[in-house]
Amino acid sequence: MLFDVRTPTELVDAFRAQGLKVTPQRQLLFRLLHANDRHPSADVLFAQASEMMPGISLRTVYQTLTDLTSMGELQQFTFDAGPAHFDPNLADHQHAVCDSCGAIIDVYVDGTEQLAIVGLGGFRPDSTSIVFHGACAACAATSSTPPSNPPSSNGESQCPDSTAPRHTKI
Amino acid sequence: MLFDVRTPTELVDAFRAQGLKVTPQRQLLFRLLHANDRHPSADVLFAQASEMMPGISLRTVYQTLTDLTSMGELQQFTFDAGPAHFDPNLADHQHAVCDSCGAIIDVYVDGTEQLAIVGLGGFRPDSTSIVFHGACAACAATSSTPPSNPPSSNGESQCPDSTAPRHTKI
DNA sequence: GAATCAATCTGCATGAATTGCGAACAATCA
DNA sequence: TGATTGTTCGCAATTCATGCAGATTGATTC
Repeated sequence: MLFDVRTPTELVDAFRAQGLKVTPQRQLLFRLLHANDRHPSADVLFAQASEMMPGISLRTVYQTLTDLTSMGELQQFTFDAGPAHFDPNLADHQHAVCDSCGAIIDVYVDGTEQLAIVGLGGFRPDSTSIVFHGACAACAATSSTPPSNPPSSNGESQCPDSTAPRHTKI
Repeated sequence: MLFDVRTPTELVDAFRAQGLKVTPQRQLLFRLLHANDRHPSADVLFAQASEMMPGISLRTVYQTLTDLTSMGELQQFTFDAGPAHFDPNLADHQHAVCDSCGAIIDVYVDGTEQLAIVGLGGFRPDSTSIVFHGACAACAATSSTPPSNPPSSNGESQCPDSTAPRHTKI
């Protein structure tokens, strides 16, 4: 299973199962998350949500993302000092970050258990997170003339082709 | 070479070589960094520096750390949403983070080139950073009764034994 | 040793990202 | 429909980090 994303309906059920209410704001965020495989940050989601529902509060976006994360329906991570990114893909996976455009893609790594680790000295690891830095396909192709959208831009990078329909549990 | 840390004298020379001035504040920070293998954050270093040199500015600590990082004499990284940590160990290495006490230890990983990666789709990785999460030796030993110092405490964790003398370029 | 110049230090303001809080509001259930 | 309880929203506060300007001080030259 390379891709394991909850549908909005599943998230509604999960919220109800916990005695939490299903508000229009939450439903909108469920849909936005399901339709977005670019690991959006809170303010990117807020911008998208604001277009669909003017007046929605950034506070509500944070609240919902925090709820989903603590329910295990979302993974949260940060790169360097930037904002938190949210990943609806619950499959065991790692990330590759493009140093040119900031694109984040999901990758699946096999063999982490076979890594030779020196210096643990009694440390008992129970999870491994790996980040590959480099150039995404689009930026690698134009590496002589890097694209104009910087990694720290407020919007989302356009490098990975995400126009394909979103599937669940491939 | 498992451990490659510049001595304060080497850092002084490096600064002079760049036409930068060697001030008492910088010399103090060089010494503190060399004596500390716990990946301190800026405010931890500021607290230590303030004891030795009351009146030193947090701004100066940030400035010096930034300078050292851009000169390549220091590595900077962040875990989750916390503050930046600074690592004087320039050897190629990775980190293990204790989820109980927040201790960060250096580990050396072999075989990352042999990892099977699915989903790169044209992404060209040029560096790999790995973080192991788990329990350090001290916390693993007392896992039934976790220690009282939380990961987010302002001071530094006391788990790894760093009372041993600091060596350079082992 | 004194003069000079430029880099540095410090304190404060600012900024980004996130969280705390309380009043108004609304989803849910009886 | 009404009551209850969780939510939303706006604003203040927090944390970590950086920008700025004036005072200071290394480093070099004389």
